[in-house]
Amino acid sequence: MAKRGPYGKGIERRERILEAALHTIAERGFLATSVAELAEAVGLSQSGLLHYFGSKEELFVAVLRKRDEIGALELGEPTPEVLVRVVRRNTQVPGLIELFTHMQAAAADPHHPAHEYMREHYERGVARFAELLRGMQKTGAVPADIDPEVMATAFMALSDGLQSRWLIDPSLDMEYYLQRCWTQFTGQQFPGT
Amino acid sequence: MAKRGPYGKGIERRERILEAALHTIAERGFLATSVAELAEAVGLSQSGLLHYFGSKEELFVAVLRKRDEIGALELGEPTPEVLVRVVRRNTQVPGLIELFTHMQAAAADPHHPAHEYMREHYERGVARFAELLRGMQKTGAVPADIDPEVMATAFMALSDGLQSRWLIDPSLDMEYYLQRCWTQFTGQQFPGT
DNA sequence: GTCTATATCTGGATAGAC
DNA sequence: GTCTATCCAGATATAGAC
Repeated sequence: MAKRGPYGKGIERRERILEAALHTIAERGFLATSVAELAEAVGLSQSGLLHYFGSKEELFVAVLRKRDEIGALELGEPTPEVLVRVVRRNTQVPGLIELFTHMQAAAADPHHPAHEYMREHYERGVARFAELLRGMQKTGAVPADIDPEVMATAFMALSDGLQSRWLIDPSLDMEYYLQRCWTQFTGQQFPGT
Repeated sequence: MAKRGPYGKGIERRERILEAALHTIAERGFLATSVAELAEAVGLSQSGLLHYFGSKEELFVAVLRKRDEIGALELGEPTPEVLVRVVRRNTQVPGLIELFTHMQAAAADPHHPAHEYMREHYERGVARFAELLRGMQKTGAVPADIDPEVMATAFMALSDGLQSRWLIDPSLDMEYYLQRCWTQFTGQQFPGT
């Protein structure tokens, strides 16, 4: 994916900015992170940083996209345990969940850059998860009478809700609830348990 | 609950401010509402309003508490359909869901006034819902092998997640998902269907 | 492209008079 | 308790040097 010629350098730079921002936000949290701090972390001035993203909100949305991109690579092929792995990974970086939750709230405004992102995020997420479920139905790991789209939508909403609450009360064991719900929902043991 | 003597007037006033704020936020949304506008709606100056609540954030949390209070009166005795009734009522006032979602995100900070509110909100909500489920288990409307606390926690998270997503995509039919999940989870028809 | 510097705007917070 | 007036922080925009 390396670029040549014009813009190549700018694109590289942009990527490095996003990685640094990801790191900073993961570490210090969203609320405690201003554009000026992100700029400092990557060795740019505030206006220098904004040159690449136009606005703070667009920068944050770009960070979310970058995180999805990295996450997709890390997680590899979709398997049943992806659900739990995603949650487990997320609990390592509360700052990013915080970012996501704030952007989710901000996305209610159709003109906010996070709006489009969130729509894509859910569409993609439900489609992938439903596909996984369909595969599992073929092997009997999930009952055939379950509607994959309904279950996928429900579990994404459930994960979101658990994450928001976990941010407020970190003693909440998200994995536990996810697995219990899976079992109850499908009537089958959670795969890999 | 009418008060006499000192402070009575102030408390009355505070209540009227909250009702007005509830109305304004429900109508125009959270993002579009500044303290100055809330003050105007109730015929006060900005600083006059802040005198009662100290800060914008505390005012918003007070609005949330007021809404819970009114909601509790409206909904009356807890019955199974409360779940759906709450959701149905909330879709009438997207501005308040927006407020809730923003406060939920802000509550990640332990020093934010919404933090304590949210903890109480969930504790109370789960306790009530679990109590309702226990009652239903006695009549057989819910299988006895379900852990009421787990199911209550899961359904609150599910509702939150669906609401956040509905704000972004209002075509999402929250009632439908809630009912499907209830059926799948309990193996019983949703009460009143 | 990227910097420094500055101007402007908005919204929330605060001080002190009445 | 309420107002007026002021202040301050943060975001954005722009000018112009390098």
